[in-house]
Amino acid sequence: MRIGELAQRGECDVETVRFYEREGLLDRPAREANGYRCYTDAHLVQLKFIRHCRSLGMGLPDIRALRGFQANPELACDEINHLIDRQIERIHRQLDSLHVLERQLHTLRETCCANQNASQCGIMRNLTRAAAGEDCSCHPSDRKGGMQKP
Amino acid sequence: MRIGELAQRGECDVETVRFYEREGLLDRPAREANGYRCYTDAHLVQLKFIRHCRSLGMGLPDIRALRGFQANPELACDEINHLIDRQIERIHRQLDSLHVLERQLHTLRETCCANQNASQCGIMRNLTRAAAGEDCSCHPSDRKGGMQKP
DNA sequence: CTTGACCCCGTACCGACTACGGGTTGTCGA
DNA sequence: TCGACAACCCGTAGTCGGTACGGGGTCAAG
Repeated sequence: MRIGELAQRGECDVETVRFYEREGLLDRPAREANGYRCYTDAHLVQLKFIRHCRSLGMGLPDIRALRGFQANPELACDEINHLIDRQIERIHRQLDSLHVLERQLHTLRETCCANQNASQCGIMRNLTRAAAGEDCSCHPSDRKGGMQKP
Repeated sequence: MRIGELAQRGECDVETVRFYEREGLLDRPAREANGYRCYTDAHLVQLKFIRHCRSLGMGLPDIRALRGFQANPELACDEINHLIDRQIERIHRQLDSLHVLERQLHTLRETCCANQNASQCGIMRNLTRAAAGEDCSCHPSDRKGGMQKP
């Protein structure tokens, strides 16, 4: 099949397929006489593997590593476990900081009751206060007693 | 003050300060005779404002917009509210997809009990199955009755 | 007079694509 | 058979928010 069909069946963009080829994630296909790329079902499986890993949030280096394990199935799989563990940790850290962010933004949002002008807007006032080193609703100063002068 | 002190007090990198200046987020400072940037306390407030907004996950275009409201405090603040609402939505979407991801990765992780070789590793087998179009533990096919042929 | 800290500028790099521009080939209807 | 248009080729640049590098200037202390 040609690149357009592969991309469609792999649910990604043609440009993305070429990108994976450049990155060495997808095997180089044979070419037709006119230079068009000519893919097999094996290429489609490779592409789906990459896309599946991407949908799990893995980066391209990790996917490259996994492809290495596919090529050498006799290797111990500890590294695979570590890889997934690291990924889970990353996601956890992101979740934690997004939860904090969500709370901060909600708090900030509630300080404005709309239909005012910008100078009276609670959101703007909070952001400006924070910049001046004073307390803001979104980052209440509960850390080590604050930084105020003696 | 010079750029080093500003960066330190604004809790960011010297390069970042120069970057904000290039991006037009931070007003251009006066220069000393030797060409060194010479900042005032007002610059520090600007920088802290930017960093505070960044810590809330806002992008530079949004921060630019907010600076516009600081410059024109008589404008209605609806746009500010929208801006924060959009930010909250973004965070929500990210949280949702990260929650899904977390569950998928945990499920996947539990399919390997370690100390095997890669060909027997449940994680690897799942990923490979998924690429072949079969069911995997991390993406069980429960969506709208599946896509199987009639 | 040299060392080291600080500053200047411009440019390239990160990740994972996405978009663009300019050219060739294939396919279809008129 | 012609012309339109889709699909393909390639290489390069842009996205975002910085970070890092290279090569050089300035200044105070030892």
